[in-house]
Amino acid sequence: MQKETLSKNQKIILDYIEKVNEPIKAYSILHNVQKKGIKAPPQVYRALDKLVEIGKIHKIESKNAFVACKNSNCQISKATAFSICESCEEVSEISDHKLSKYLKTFQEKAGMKFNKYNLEFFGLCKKCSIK
Amino acid sequence: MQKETLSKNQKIILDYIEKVNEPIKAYSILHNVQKKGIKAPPQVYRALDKLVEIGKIHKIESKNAFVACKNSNCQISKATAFSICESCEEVSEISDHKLSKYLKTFQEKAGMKFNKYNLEFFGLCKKCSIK
DNA sequence: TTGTTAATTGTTATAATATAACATTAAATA
DNA sequence: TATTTAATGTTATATTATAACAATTAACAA
Repeated sequence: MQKETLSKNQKIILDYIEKVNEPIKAYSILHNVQKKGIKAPPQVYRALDKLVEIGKIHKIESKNAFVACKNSNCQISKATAFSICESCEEVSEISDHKLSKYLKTFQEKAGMKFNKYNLEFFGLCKKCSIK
Repeated sequence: MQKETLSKNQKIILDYIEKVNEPIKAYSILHNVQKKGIKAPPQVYRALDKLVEIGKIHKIESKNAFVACKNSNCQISKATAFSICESCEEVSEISDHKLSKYLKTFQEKAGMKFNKYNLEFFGLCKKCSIK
């Protein structure tokens, strides 16, 4: 799904998330797109749901925040991994090929039919480690 | 930390979570322990925070639910992995040694000092696959 | 082009999840 | 036993998310 096929509100919200370039919360998004005519939470959550569904953004579950996908720009994201600094709150998307390959293998061994996973690492980023 | 060293409310809430044996939400816990004298959300959330901290329970982030730890009974849990059935909502804790070893190695390679991770797989469990 | 269906939007209200703040009590320990 | 740390009780409120329904727009088959 290309950006051009997104609806008006979806585009407004994706543009904003891409612009801020860090995880952002739904009500913060709402606050920041009100000048564009988006007035109520359901308008934001609907767009977020859709954008997550098509892989344009991810939800950082441990933070109830949303961030633009950095990996591929037009592919449903079934495999997400993030590192989260517990000090400065910085979040980066991890796209380690070996990791996703390993997790895929793991899925195949298990008794379940998996179709998605999310991995969140917590710790101290480089900058905060040396403080 | 042993169960005996838990406070009154912590014990009540851990007992309840262990009894139900599936992920349960904070307000559902509250509802079910009111007969034991726990009356308000902060009492529940405080106990939950502590129990998570000492590894007696885990939070399933994608569901805002809490579940008793199945792995070791008295150890801080820094490495959690769950499989979640998208149909029947069943959640199981995964304790695959190779997986945790792999993720540990992965941590060491990365630029961050990790101290915790949480992995959530989504899919269909055996029962729901054959329906 | 029109009629029909599906998707999206706008809107109000409210549900569900979680914490702030502060007074009180109990437990641990110097 | 004095002190301080942890836990509790309580009220209020903040934060996150969805229900419900009417109105509008887009997609597309007849």
